[in-house]
Amino acid sequence: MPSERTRRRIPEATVARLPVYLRILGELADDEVESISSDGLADLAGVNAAKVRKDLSFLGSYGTRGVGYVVAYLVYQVRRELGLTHDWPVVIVGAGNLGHALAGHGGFSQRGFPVAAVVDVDPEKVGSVLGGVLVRHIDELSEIVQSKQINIGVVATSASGAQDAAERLVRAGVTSILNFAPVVLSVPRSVEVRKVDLAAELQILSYYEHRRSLAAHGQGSSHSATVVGLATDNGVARRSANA
Amino acid sequence: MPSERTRRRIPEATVARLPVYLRILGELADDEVESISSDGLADLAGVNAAKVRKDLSFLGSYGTRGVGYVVAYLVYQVRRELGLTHDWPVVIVGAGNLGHALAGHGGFSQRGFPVAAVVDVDPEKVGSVLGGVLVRHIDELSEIVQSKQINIGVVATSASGAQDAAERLVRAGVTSILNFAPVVLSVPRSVEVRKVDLAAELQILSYYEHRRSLAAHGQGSSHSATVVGLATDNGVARRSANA
DNA sequence: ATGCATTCGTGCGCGCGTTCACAAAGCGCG
DNA sequence: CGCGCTTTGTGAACGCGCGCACGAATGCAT
Repeated sequence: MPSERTRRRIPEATVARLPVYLRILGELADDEVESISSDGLADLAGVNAAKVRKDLSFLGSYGTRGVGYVVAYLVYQVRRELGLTHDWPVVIVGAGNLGHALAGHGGFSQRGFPVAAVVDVDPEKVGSVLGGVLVRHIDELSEIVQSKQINIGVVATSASGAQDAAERLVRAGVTSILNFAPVVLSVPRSVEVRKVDLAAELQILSYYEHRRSLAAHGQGSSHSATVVGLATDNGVARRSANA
Repeated sequence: MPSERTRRRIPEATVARLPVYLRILGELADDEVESISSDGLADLAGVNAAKVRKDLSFLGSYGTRGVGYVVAYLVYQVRRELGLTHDWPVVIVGAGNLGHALAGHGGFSQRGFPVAAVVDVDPEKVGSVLGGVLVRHIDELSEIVQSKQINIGVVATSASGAQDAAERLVRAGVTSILNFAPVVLSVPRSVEVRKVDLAAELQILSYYEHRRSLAAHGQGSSHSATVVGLATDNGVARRSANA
């Protein structure tokens, strides 16, 4: 009966890894693997074994020494901690290219985030159907959010429409936003925002590519001093993935 | 002529913020703003002013005390550091929902990452046109990568196809991968991988929503001890965005 | 020319997250 | 029933990044 107590705060870094563990545990369960060691899980997740143990220890002591973790039980605990014991319907703002793909992407509803609605400012787009959901006008947002008890909104508009979309979402009562537009949203502190910036990701890759090319055909010549240590392995070593 | 030296290593956290600064600086330039202080830039980027100064100091001393930073010059320096002085053509693997959206998304080529090619395993999809690019068969990957000098690959396949896609990309000579599939890719250490996991992002939001709801209608009753500190403002405070 | 206001660049302390290393705990076998 | 093997859970050391606070530099007004 250790279900409702143990409410310690979980570090953000750990929270960010829990979904990864959860996905892997789900796959293991599908393969009828019954238990897994922190070592095995670490391998599959591409992280350090000690980190896995410490992360999981924030949920409680659900492992068995000498054995490992019971997959099914751990799945349940992680899901509970992440609040995945029930579905979280989401509303997508923006029926453009990206909104289209997101609505059609099966992975969402499959993982507990059914697309309850798609809205757009453009009356032209209203009425079409995306991924089985009818596109409605953004003015109906409040009504939709409240009638369907939606807490999470997805901003899939252009950069110029994003701030307005965010404000409408907040006014409608949404308290968490996933933002795909390349802008910094201004929202009340009480609203949680996570950002996915595709161009930024590519630019970060560009940085490392650029650096690599500098190292490769040695920018000047002369000293071989700079050559060592430029192998650009910034941490993350991944072993081949078999348990 | 301080162009080719000054090759100090830049912290990963800073590299991740440079694209944000760059985008904002671009907007300022469009608005014909000539210079900006670290304070103003910090406001627009939603970060601390000291952090902005420290980040920019890794590029060199390009500010003027008492004045700020000259926008145009700073744009140039950030772009140079990120390796954005030339375009980086990318190849997208997977012509499904997501690949479709990415290819059609103008933001990529606009920011220096033109979609040079889209490939897919499914012969059915080969021949169609996505975002002005012809979809070709994945067997032609090596030839495409080499003839078009591509360094960056985007994995937009299903989870089950991702590892194979990554291996083909690596074999073809790609050294950086942006992965949208929810799997941990096994690649040589020398290949840089960045991951974008949409479901994981939603699950992280779910965690905070869940916590909030626990705090809201107090999960058990009894002690009010756990109530304090659950305001869930994990850092990032955003001021309203005017310089 | 001198003083004042502004803003950069950075040394320093602090807190968080990662990793090591080890004791405690459970399992199975003889 | 005890011994040895495995694996967890965690205390402690380390390192990185964040933010404060201040000296240094620059522009402007008088």
